[in-house]
Amino acid sequence: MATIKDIAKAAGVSVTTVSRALNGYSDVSERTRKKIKQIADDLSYSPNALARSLVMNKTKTIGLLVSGISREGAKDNIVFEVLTGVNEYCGQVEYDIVLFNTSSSQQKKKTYTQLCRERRVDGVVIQGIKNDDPYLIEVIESDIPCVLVDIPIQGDTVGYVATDNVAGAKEAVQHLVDLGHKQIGMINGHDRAFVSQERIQGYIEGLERNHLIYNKSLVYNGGFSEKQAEAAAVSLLENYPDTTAIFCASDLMAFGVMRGAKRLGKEVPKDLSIVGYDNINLSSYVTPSLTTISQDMYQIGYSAASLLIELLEGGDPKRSKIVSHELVIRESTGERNQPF
Amino acid sequence: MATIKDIAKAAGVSVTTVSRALNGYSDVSERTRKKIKQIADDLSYSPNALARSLVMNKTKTIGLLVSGISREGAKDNIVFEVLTGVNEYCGQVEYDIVLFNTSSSQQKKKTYTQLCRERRVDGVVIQGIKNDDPYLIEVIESDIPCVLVDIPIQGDTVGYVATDNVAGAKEAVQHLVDLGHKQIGMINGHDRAFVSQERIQGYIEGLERNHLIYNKSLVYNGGFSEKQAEAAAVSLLENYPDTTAIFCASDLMAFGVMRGAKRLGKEVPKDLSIVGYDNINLSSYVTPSLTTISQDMYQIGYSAASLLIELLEGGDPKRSKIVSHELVIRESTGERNQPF
DNA sequence: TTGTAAGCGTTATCAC
DNA sequence: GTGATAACGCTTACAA
Repeated sequence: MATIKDIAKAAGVSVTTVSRALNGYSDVSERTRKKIKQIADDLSYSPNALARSLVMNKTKTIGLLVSGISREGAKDNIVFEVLTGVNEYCGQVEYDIVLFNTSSSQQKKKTYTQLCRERRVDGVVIQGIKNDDPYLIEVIESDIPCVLVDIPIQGDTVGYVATDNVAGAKEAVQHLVDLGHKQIGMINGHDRAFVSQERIQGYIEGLERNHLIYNKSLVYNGGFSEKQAEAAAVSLLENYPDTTAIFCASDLMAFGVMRGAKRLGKEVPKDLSIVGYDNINLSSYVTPSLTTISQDMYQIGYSAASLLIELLEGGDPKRSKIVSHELVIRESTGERNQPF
Repeated sequence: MATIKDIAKAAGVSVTTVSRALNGYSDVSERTRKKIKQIADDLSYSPNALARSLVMNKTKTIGLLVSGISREGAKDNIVFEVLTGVNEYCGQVEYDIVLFNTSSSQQKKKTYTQLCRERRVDGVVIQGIKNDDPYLIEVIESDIPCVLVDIPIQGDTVGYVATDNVAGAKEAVQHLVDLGHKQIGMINGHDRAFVSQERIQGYIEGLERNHLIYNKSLVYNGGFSEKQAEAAAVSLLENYPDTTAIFCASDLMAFGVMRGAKRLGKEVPKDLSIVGYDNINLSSYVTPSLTTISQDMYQIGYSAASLLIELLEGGDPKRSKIVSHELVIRESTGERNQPF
């Protein structure tokens, strides 16, 4: 594989000149530049990014740390959409992405900082990390620039991009209230997710705004799992049969709730209205199709990447970005069945 | 950031010794090793993978070249599942993955070989590339080890992993024949996909095995797009109303066919049986749920990575792997409605 | 068991 | 405009 040394030899100039010619510096005569470029082409030269990064102390590479790159994570397309957005932006600014393997138990031995330092990534986008993940502390304390998805933490080298989950949840509840529902349950994710904290807050605010009392017992945790949510919904509906609507902190859990309702012989939306969160692909395909709060995860990924690159290249001093959300009304919600 | 030099200084030894101690060479006394490790820890040293790769001429990194990392590609989870499988295997053997950006028009200027060389990846997994993609020729000619997904090409440095698409298509057809169908149409992908070539071959063989005549006009191309497939299905069913079953080269297209059937007032499976291919996530959720040929894309990704690493580390001389498939019978297929 | 020194392919500094 | 030369952080003969 040809190096600048080879080119230098062939062109009868020094490596310095070759380097400058190839990198478009102005202080090299047009004639030598042409010659050098020609030779580089002839030798089908490719610069060695490794060597360059080593001396420049910059890799033009960002790490993508995702906890959902696992077999189960494939069900919703959230992780993938974020990745797609990140990928798209990075392509535009010619950054590369390296996938960090946190899933594998092998790698777990290495700390976040070690991971980043070894690979010498310039920065990191982090997604799907839990509140109590040890990585999180490291992230904040480390001096490696990073952008968090869905975790509102800022710092000198850390920014975030998220949606307004409080507002989203509020809108979901408002939609149900507008349909006449008075007893609205909730299946939340788990306490170790920021979004869960926000969504329940939005749920509460949504109720209170409408002078409905917030009853803690109507809220169950489904751990963002379809199965768990199904079980939770069954409990909820058995213990509080007057519940006519359930707000779920994820679409996947909403499917679980649908299944649970079916098991109890309840029809959606006639006997039970369901609102999800995320608007994953499946949601428009299931029957009945799911009313949900839509988040543009592609946009979130795209924004995360752009925020990170800004952070890296020291442009705009922004540290966070809120991506818009939207209530998508489909078939899983309907007017409350008025008992006569 | 601490380097081995710093450690050497602190420990009062040479860099050589540090290097050897940290890399577990035997020719260093237990006492110095302990001391060195201790100091490395104290300085929270991380090896610089860049420097190491540069001298070792090996990065322990593989490239992932996927053409479907785009917004539309998010609908089926195929790309993501492959990625997940690759990621899993790489995690186990401590390889990193860099995502190659082929989608972006910017990057398109660079050839495949340039991409790989610059980043100095040890090898590449390639997925979703079309027959006529200029990259494909490069791949075969280049000396960079690579593994192709779903494209049966082998060479000294190129292997592949795929499923037996001919057999899969045959089984799909057989299933329909067994249900009594005699006029079976097909919506294929497009000519630039190897899998399409194989699946139609399987379709033909499936028919012939059952002494049904193959009628070319019953086969339409849907370009792997839901919309196009819908249009194709409408044409097919209008022109050949006796068609009672359609075999589709992808699940996504099968959904298009379902929609087309609906538009024509045909009920699935009563009036029309549909078989898809891939078994994507959606398929079990739609109504009616889709009968399909299941491919384990995770396994394919996993195998691709393992094949590549084998190629790289020069173990087993295998160059290809066939992953098994399976007919999954759901609700979209049923017995042919016998006209009385 | 340990150290010296060369080298991986670049870019950067400074002199000419 | 161009060229020596050092430096980036590491591995690895070879020597001691």
